[in-house]
Amino acid sequence: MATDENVSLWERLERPAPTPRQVLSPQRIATAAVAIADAEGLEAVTMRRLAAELSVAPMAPYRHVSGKDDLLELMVDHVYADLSLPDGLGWRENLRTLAVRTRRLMLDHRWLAQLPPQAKLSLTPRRMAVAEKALAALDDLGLDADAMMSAFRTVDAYVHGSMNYESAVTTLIAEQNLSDGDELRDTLAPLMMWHMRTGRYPTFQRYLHTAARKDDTQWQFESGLDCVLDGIAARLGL
Amino acid sequence: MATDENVSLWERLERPAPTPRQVLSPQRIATAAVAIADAEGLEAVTMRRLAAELSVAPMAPYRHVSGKDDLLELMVDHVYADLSLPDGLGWRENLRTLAVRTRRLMLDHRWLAQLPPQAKLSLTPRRMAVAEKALAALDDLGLDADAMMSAFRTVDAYVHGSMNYESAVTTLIAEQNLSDGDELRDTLAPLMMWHMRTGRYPTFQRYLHTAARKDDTQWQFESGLDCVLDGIAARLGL
DNA sequence: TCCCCAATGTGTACAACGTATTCGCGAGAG
DNA sequence: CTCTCGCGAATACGTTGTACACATTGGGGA
Repeated sequence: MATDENVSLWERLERPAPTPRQVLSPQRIATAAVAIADAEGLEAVTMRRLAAELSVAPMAPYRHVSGKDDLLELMVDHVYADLSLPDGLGWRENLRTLAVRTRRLMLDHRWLAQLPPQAKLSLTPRRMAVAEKALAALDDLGLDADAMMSAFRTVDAYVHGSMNYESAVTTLIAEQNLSDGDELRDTLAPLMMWHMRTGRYPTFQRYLHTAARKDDTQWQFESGLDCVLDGIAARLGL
Repeated sequence: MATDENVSLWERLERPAPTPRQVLSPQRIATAAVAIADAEGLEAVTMRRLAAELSVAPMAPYRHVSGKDDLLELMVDHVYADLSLPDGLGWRENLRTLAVRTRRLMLDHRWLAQLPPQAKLSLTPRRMAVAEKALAALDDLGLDADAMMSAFRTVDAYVHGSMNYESAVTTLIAEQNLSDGDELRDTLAPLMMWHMRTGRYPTFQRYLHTAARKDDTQWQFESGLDCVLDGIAARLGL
């Protein structure tokens, strides 16, 4: 047993450290792991690689983290420190800045979109804090609990779905050292051209030829986001 | 070189098979892989396990699929055969049934939400066909190409973001042999209780105590979806 | 002051994974 | 009949997560 079983990661971390002389700490581990993931992608985050980066034996981190799942949760919580929401905004501005800043966070850390599902469900303290703050902004509007959560979750679902796609594209561009969307399309061209030559996708093809904002990812994100917010306002009578 | 390099998977598949006597085929491979993933989750889909299921040597599938990435794309295309859209619907009903049927598909195959990012970007024929059909329903409404794609992508992002979460929860419930959401909450209770006992999340806590539709996942999905559709209608003047 | 024990990092090891490579068979074309 | 080439078999290698036993070290009770 590497660590105390039956006790959550977060519970353990908030207990006082028994001995203050450790070279390794959850903080240092998280920082190093995030640095690797930011620089080389999530697949480069290996227990061995992490240990090497910390100048420590491969199994050393296991004293502070019960396994790779724990490590991923630690990384998530670590980067969510950068996501803060200002006070005093109306519900709409609040949800909107939540969305925009979450996008920023996921572009700064593209591996967030690639996490295995249990890490996405993880209830880390800082994620809880963000959710709490966003929910609080929906309080006092006369909505019942279900409607409040529905509004929050709808925005959240849109943001994550959107960023799943956008950060995958961005990652692909970065991996192949391409400079922009045009070069990406050139790389994917053989496959895409083959699809188009079948003549089965005329509408799609017309989009490819006539669209003007194919690469304006921020416009795409925000225009969809405003749709979602409009819909929430209309349906909840806000 | 397992297969012809520089030629896309789909291009290869639509060329006539050189010899019709093969015991292995992309069809059989896809069916077997999907069966494993449906029954035991994506992590059970191993090249060795797949080969065993087909009573074949571990390396045999590589003759038809250039690697695991190809296999995953094949699996995606295979299940998308079940997603059809009726003709003659208005734009809104069309996007709505697209969303609802995609949800159905992702609940029937929960591993769809866990695919690595490059498999999510994959342009498989059947996925292309679905997108084409959905886009076609937005044609002839006087929208420019960017607006059409924006509407489609907004719904798509919401659906995927929503299902990412829902299918992760469903998977968690299934993995632990729980019967419903209440039992799930009991399992997560120690962690959740600890978070709540900190008193840092009062709004969240009130939601947990007063919400009535916490487990009505279909209502949650569809109420958010209707928000999104309302928003699209309003913003695009439809 | 000394000693001992719990906490922490080290070293070795194993099973499982994806896949490169090399072989041998067996059927269709000439 | 033979040649050849498509397809599956066999073997093997490097990398991964992590179990387990050991060494070390520093602070509190004697």
